[in-house]
Amino acid sequence: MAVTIRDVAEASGVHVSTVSRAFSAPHLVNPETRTRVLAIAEDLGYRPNRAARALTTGRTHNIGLIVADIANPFFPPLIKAAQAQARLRDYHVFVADTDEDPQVEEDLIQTLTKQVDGVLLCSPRLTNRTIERLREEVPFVVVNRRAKGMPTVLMDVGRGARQAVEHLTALGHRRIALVTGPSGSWTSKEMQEAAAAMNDVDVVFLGPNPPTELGGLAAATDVIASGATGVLAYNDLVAIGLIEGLAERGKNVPGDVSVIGVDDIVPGRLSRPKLTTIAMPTAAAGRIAVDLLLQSVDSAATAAATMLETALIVRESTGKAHR
Amino acid sequence: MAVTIRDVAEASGVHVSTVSRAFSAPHLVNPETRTRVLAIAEDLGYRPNRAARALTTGRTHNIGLIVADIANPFFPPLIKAAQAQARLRDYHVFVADTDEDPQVEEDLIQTLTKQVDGVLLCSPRLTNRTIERLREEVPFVVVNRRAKGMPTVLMDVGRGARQAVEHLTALGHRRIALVTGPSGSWTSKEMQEAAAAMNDVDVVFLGPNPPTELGGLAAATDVIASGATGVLAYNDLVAIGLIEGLAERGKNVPGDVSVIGVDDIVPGRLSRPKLTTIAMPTAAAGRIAVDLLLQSVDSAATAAATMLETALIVRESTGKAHR
DNA sequence: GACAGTGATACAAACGATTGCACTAAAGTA
DNA sequence: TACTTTAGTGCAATCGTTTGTATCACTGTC
Repeated sequence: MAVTIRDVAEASGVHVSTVSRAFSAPHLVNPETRTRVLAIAEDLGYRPNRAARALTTGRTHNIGLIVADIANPFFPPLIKAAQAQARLRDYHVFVADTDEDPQVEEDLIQTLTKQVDGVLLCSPRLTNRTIERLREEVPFVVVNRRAKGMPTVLMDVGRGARQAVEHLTALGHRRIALVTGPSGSWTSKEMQEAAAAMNDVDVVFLGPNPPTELGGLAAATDVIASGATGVLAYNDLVAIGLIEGLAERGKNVPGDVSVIGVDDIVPGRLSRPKLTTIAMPTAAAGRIAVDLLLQSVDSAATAAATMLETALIVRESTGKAHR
Repeated sequence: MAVTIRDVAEASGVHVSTVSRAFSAPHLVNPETRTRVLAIAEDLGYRPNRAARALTTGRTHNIGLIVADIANPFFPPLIKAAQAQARLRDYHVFVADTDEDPQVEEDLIQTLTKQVDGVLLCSPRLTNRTIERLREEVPFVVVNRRAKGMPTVLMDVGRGARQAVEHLTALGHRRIALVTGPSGSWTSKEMQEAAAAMNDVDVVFLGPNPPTELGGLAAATDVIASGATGVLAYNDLVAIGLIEGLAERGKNVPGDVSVIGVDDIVPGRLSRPKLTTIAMPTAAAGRIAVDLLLQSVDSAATAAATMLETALIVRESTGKAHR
C-alpha cells in the first residue's frame, strides 16, 4: 500500500541501504546517485516510516508533554511553543492531560515511555519521589517545580512579586494582601517569601485558596476585612474572581482596591478592568524545556535549573491609593 | 536495557509467541500458562513496544489532532475531550498547531501520516481539494467544515443564530447587525443564512472581519452607523472587542446595544459584562470526532455529517431595547 | 606491476513485536 | 485399532529501517 524504502530502491536501481544513506548519511553516497534517489523518492511520495526507524535507532523522535489541564489558559501558549520548537527539531509531540489526577499522570508516563524519547512534565501533581523513580525509565524535564537530578525550568515569580509590591507601594498603598494559591504550590511559596521580605509595607497573607475564579470570589470578604488597599493574587483567574467578589460588595477596582494577577492569560487581557499582572514567559519556557529535553536525550542530562524572567505589566486594575 | 517480550519468554520458559498471545489472543493459550506469563511480565515491568507492534500490525494506536491555533480559547476544551476519549480507547494523541498556515498544515499531515491511524482536522485552513487528496493516505475526520467523502462533525450554529435573533426580538430589538467572520468560514455562512431567513426583524450584515477582538473593535463604528440595537458577533472574541469599541464611543452594553457572541469561551464568561453567547459543544465534538475516527480506521468510513446542538446562554450583555 | 587506499555500493543482521503454519500429545470418533 | 480433531505451543517469516561489514573497481604509489 504505502511506498517504502524498498520501492524507492527498486525504482532507482540501487540497494535499500543506499536509499537509506541518501537520506541519513549523504556524504557516504555519490552526489549523482543521491539526487536521483531523492528525486525518485519525492516522485513516489516516499515518507520514512518512523516506527520502523524507531525500532532500529531507539529514537522515536517523539516527546510527551504532560499537563494537568489543557483547558487552563496558562498552558496553551506553553504547549503551542513547545510544539513549534519540537517541529523545528523534527520531533512530534504527544499531548496528554491528567485532569489533575496524579494516578492518571503516572499511567500516562508509563504508557508513553516506550513511545517517546523524553517527557516534559508541566506543573506535575506527582510527588518528587515518584518522579525520581520514573526518571529511571525516561528522561524528564520538569517545568514549574524544583526536582533534583533532572533539568528544570522555572519562572522568577519571586522577582515578579517584588516588582508588583513595589508598584503598589509606589502608588501609595501601605497595606497589601497576598491571596495565596494551593498549599503545595512552589509558585505560591516563592511569592510569599518575596513579599514577606519587603520593607515599608504591611503584607497580610490570605489563603490557601483554590487557583480559580471561585477561589478569588470567596477571598473577597477576607480582603476587605484585612483593610488592604492593594492585592497580589496567586494568578489571573483568582484576580478576576476577586474583582468580581469585590464588586459584589460595593468595592471598585482600581478605585477602592488595586489588584494584580499573575500569568497574563488571555482572559485577563480582555476582562474589565484590564488586569495588571505579572507576565509569565510561558512560551519561552516551552521552547527552552523542549531544547533541554532533546539535549538530555542524547547526552547526559544537565540537571540544572533554568530561571526565566517575569515582567510586570501595568494595565487598569491598579491605581493610586486614596487616603 | 528495556525489558522485551523475549526477556519475559525466557523468564517464564515459553516461546515469545506464547507471551505475545498471552496478551493479544488469550483464548489461544492455556489459562495457567497465561496467568504465569502475565505475572512474570508484571514482575519484570514489561511494557509492549508500540513501535514494534505498529510495524507488524500496521496500527500505531496513535491519532493526530491538528488545529489552527492551540492558544485560541475555542480549541483547548475540544483537545482535552478528544485526548481523554482517545485514552479511553487506548490511543495516544499527537497535537499539532499549524499557526493558521495551510502549508504547515499539509506538511504536518504528511509527516504525521506514517505515525498515526487517523487524523482529526479541526477548522482546517486547507482547501477541500487538498483535503480530499490527502484523504488517500490517511483517514480523516473533519470538524467544523463540510467535506464530502469523509466523516464530519458540525455544530448547529444556524439554529443557534436563530435562537439568538429570537432572543433579541423578544427583548424588543427590531434592527439587528450580524458581524460576520472570515469570508471562507462555513460557520459564518451558516449564521448569515439563518439570520437572513428570520421574520419581523431587519438584519444588516457587517463584514467580513478577522475573527479576533481587533476585528470586533474595528466593527464598532459600523455597528453604530447601522442603527442596530442588537448585535450577533461571529464569535466571543469579536463580541468582546466590539463591546470595548462601543464603550470607547460612549455606547453602553447592554444599556444602548445588546451583544451576543458565539463559542462560550472562558474569557467571555469572565468579561464584564458577562457575555450572552451561543455555546458550542466543543467537548462533545472532540469525543465524537475521536470515536468516528477510530470507527473509520477499522471499517469503511461512514462519510456522514454529524450535527451537534448548540445552546443560547443568556448572561449580561443583552437587555431590553429602549426606544 | 603489485598493493594499499578510497569511494561507492551491496549484503545481511538486527530492532521487538505479530501471526500463519507446523508439530505434538491427548481426546474423541467410528 | 486407526482415524480425525483440538488445544497448546514452538518455529520462522515478516513489518520498514539502520548500520557494520564485505565487495568491488579505481587511483595513486613505490
